[in-house]
Parts: sequence; C-alpha cells; structure tokens
Amino acid sequence: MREPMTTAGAGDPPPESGPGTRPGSAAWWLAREQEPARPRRRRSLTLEAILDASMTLLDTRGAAALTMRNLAEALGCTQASLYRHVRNRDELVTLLVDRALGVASAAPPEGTDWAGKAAWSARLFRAHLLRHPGVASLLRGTERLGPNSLAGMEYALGLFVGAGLSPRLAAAAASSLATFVIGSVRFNLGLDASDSEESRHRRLLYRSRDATALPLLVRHADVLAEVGSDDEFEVGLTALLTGFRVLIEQEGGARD
Amino acid sequence: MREPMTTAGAGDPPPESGPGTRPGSAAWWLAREQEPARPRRRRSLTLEAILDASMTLLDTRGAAALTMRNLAEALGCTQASLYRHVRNRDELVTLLVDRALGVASAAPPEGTDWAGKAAWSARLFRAHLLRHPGVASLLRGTERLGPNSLAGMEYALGLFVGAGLSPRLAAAAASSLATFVIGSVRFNLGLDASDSEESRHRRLLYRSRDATALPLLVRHADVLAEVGSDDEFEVGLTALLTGFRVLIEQEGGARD
DNA sequence: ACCTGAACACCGTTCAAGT
DNA sequence: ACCTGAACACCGTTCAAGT
Repeated sequence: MREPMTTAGAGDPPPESGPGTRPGSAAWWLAREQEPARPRRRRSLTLEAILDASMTLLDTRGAAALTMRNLAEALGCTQASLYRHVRNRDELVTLLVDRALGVASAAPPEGTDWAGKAAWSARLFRAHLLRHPGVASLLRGTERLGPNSLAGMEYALGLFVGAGLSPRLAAAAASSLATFVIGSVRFNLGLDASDSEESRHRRLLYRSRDATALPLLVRHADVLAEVGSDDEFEVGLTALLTGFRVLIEQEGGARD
Repeated sequence: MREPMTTAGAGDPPPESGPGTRPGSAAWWLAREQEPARPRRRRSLTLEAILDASMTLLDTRGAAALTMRNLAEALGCTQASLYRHVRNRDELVTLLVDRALGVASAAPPEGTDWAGKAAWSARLFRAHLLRHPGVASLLRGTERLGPNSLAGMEYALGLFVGAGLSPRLAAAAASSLATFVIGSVRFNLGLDASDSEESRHRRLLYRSRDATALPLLVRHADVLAEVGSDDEFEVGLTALLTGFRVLIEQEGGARD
C-alpha cells in the first residue's frame, strides 16, 4: 500500500527547472539543488557571503536598507556581480529568510508533553522573530519549503503525530500554528500597545468613538487599550493547543 | 468603579498631531479626524477619488502596480497633487486597506451560537481577502485601528463577551483570530498546494529529502504534499474556537 | 570565462516657478 | 491659494565592452 520511501516514482516528470519558476515554489526549491554548484574557478564572491552580508544589513539597518546597491557596497563588489549568484532580489529574500529561521533546533525541556513542547518552541520562535524584526517583515511564505523550514515542519509533525493526529491533520495543525506565530509578530511590528504612548493614545481613540455604534469599545476602552501582542499571542497559542488536544481526543486512533 | 462612558479624562494630554506620527498608530488615526476637512475651495481631486482609483488599480493590476505615478495617470493629475491629500504612500496604503475591509458587516445566519457566528465571519473575511489578493498582500497591521477594523473588533468583542469572556480576554481572542485569518491568506498567496502542479512538485521535494533527517516528511510525502491553505485554515479555525470555548468554561463568570 | 561600468526604466518625494 | 513641471535621490535589472 505504501510507496518505497526514498525513490520518486519513475513516471513523474521532473520539475521544469527553467528560469521561469517562481522563487519559493516547490519546483524552484527542487531546481536549485540540482545545479552542479559549478566550481569552475575559485570564486571570490559566494552565495554564503552574500547571505551573511544581507543578514547583517537586515539586522543593523532594517529591511528597507536591504538593497542590491547597499549589499554590493558592503561586499565591495558591483551590483551586477550579485546577479551571478542570485537571479532576483526575490530569490535573495527567500533564501535569506529560510536561513534566518535556523533556530527552532534548540531542544525544548524534557519531561513535558507534546503541548508543552509545542508551546515552548512557539515562544522561542516568536522571541527569535522579535529579536530580528527585519526578518519578520520579510516573511512571506515563500520560505515554507526551504531546508530550515522543512526541519521545523518535521519537528512539529513529530510532536503532533506522536500525540495521535493523522499526518494530514498534523501537517495542517503545524502549519496553522506557524502561521499564527508569524502573523502575531508581523502584524504588530512597531505598533504594539506595550508601548505606553501608543496605549495611551489607543485609550483616547477608543473613548472618543460613537458609543451607540461601538458600545463595548467605548465602555471598556481602558482595558482594551492595554491589550497588546503579548496577550494576543498567549491567548491564541493556548487556544490553538487546547483545540488540537480536543481534536486528538475526538479522533482517537483514526487514520486519515 | 467604572469611568464615565464617553468622556475622555480631562487631564489626558492630546496626541501630538504633528507630521511625525507614524501612519497606523493610534495618534495618527486620532489626528487625522481632527483636521477640519478644509472645504476652502471646491476641490476637483478628493481623497475618496484617490482611494477609489487605488482600489481598482490594486484589483486589476496587483499590488506592485499601485504606484503614485500609475495613480496620478489613472486620475489624470500629477503625482505632486496626490501629496496634497496624503502625506505618504504608507498613509495611502493604511487608509486603503482599512477601507477595503468593510465587509465583515454581512450578518451571519441567526440560530447559531457565538462559535458558529465567529466561524462564519472568519470564512467570509477569508473569502473576501482571497478575492482581493492585492489587499491581502498590503495588510500590515497598520489598519488595525481604522474605522472598519474597529467595527469588526466591536462585532467580535460582542460575540466573545456575550459568550462569557472578560473584555481583556475577548479582545485578545478577537485579535488572535484576525491574525490567524489574515496570516493564513497572506502566507499562502500564489503558492498553494491546491495548485496541482505545485502539489506534484511538493511530493517530489518531500520524497527526495534525507529520510533519516526528515523521516515523517519522506514517509508521508504523498499526503503532506496535498495539505494546502484550505486545510490549514479550517483546522486552525476550529482549534482556535474550540480553545476559546474551553477557556470560557474554565473562566466561568470571572472578571478580568 | 569572468567581471565591470554604465545605462535603462522605473520608484517616492520635493519644490521653485507658474497662474 | 492652488497646481504644475521638473528635478532629486534613490530602486532592480541588464548588457555591451573590457580583461
């Protein structure tokens, strides 16, 4: 019933690896490792060096500063040289972001159940993104199939499959959890109620709304103005994991 | 114990409405409605017209085509004229996105409980974003405090507070739900496994991984390659709502 | 075979000069 | 008081010309 594990079906046409494939697509990630890594001549400029420089540019000067010009300047080469290692800025960003995601590797504490481990990893992931807001602002989903993202996916799959979910549901759970973590960072970048000035202004804003149209917002303005991304994250994370637990109990040992 | 409903505290300093406020912040949204709407002279070009043109540009030619030049051309004015109504492109995007969010208004079917209504609204919201991918790609969180977003927030607050959550938890729940819906659209834009070519390539990609490093990914490649954003969304949505329900049961009638 | 300078076709934004 | 043309300082990307 099961296919042989590591062999691709002989009849499957390979992905068209032409330059038309979109960065981030499965075909693109596949095609990229089939290139012969051409060691024609010792290269002075390498993709690794470009990605390193991109990362420091991103961390020190923000996402807006990650331009081909700034990159070339930092590396002491011309812009055109960059296009020898990367077809696009899009490609660069896709590679860079996946690379910057190599952290979920830190092992969670032993002795906790799957939910505890998932919560721990999610918090670690979020903390990492908060420390690197430039990376967070570049996350687009195109990194989903990169090596580091796949490793994270494998880890989460292990957690959820081990807990009793079918592979299909485990994958959906893992991916919805990742979506939530990333979203809760991205959509609060630089505009969080944890900033006391922002919180104060939100109170003013809520209070001054039309109380007949937005009664709850007006009535609870003081409380609502202080609900920030930390609360959003913790409440959502707990709810998701609780929901997964209920789903597991419902499923029993069902196959899917 | 409770503050008077519509009156802002007299001692609260007003937001500094100077041009330094960042688009999307509470201070910015506040300052923007305090401007006298200057009817000095009948204006030929209005903000409304700019936003209308932006929206059609976005829907017909995509987010990349939403430039000040294209906008000016579509409106038959110069680029400089646009800056008379909008300080920034950022400002334009913030206003545009909130405006494009005026849909959660469609009333969910009667006779269902809070969770049914929340699920219905979330699916409606997602469907709207899928129909307008340009809008989805511009969502950044800066629209969070705009009039349409606040209306959506009020609606969700009503649902969750009515179900028994404290205002604080209700706000966190509402906002984490919104984050999830938006994220599940944004991070799958144009790269979904529901595309059969993409799904086929994902199968090839998963199968060809190192089976000792990524055993689950390799073993369940066929199933995993077909898990797309629809599955992610439905599983995550159900889990979130289930989690909220459990939270409500735990809280009982507690205040927060 | 490799790298470069210089250009091309765009951006967002500003401002002196017009009416 | 309002609007404009034209510029400024940037982008990503390409390519003929060098070595």
